[in-house]
Amino acid sequence: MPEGHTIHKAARNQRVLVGKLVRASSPQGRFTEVAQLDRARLVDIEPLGKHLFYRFERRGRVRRLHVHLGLAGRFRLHSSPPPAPVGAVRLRLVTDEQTLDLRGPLICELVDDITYAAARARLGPDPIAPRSSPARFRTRLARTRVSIGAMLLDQSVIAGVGNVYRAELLFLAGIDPRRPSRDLTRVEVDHLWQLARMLLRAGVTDGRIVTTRYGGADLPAAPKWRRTYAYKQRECLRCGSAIDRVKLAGRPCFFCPHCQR
DNA sequence: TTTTTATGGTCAC
DNA sequence: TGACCCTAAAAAT
Repeated sequence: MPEGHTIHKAARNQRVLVGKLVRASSPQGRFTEVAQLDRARLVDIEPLGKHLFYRFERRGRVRRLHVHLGLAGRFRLHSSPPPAPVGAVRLRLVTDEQTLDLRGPLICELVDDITYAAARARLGPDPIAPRSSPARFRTRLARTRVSIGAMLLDQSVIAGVGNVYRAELLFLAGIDPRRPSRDLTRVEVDHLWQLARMLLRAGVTDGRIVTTRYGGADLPAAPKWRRTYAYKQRECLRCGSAIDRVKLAGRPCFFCPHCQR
């Protein structure tokens, strides 16, 4: 399920296709430009936040594909030859060894260099990326009264955080999601960034969001079935208070009113 | 079997 | 802010 970790995991899995010539098709028919990718060579896959950018080359020309899974989008990797497409497969890339299916994406489109650069420029630093820096994250938070809960869902502030990680980051940092961003201390902001790095990278490895394995010594051990501290929970694992929820940036943010200040 | 819900985002008002 | 889009899985019937 797609927050940033899903996208980076997908990019890793799909690396087996890099360097290969692909047969491209859109069994569903909705990706009308797909012919431009047919018999092209996939040369690179770049994940950034919740977005994926693919670079292809065909007859010496670069083609760029932009994919965003949205809420419902999924990838599936088959071994070739692939089974007949089931359901709404927007894009199918077939190589000799592997076949990649994409269904239900929010975005699946070819982009020119300008559009590509603009899409990237709209995104904030991605804590999963090896060389990302929290500098822009800090400056965006420093001068706004918008709540930290709302800012964490803004992809131009920090790329890749979604509603689950938002709740978990704020719980582990002990920060009330309603606080104005500019009131956070430098230590709190840096703590949020470090937690984002750690938790989202763990999500790439684990292939899902499990934050209760990464809580630290001050928290009681979580039962094995419990994957989150705050998101969609009823009771706080630390103090037993009822988990509360507040709508921020249009979506429910779960938090402990006692532990998060 | 049908309905609801979701970890996302855009657009019109 | 709410309506809407997309799809699949979970929940309700």
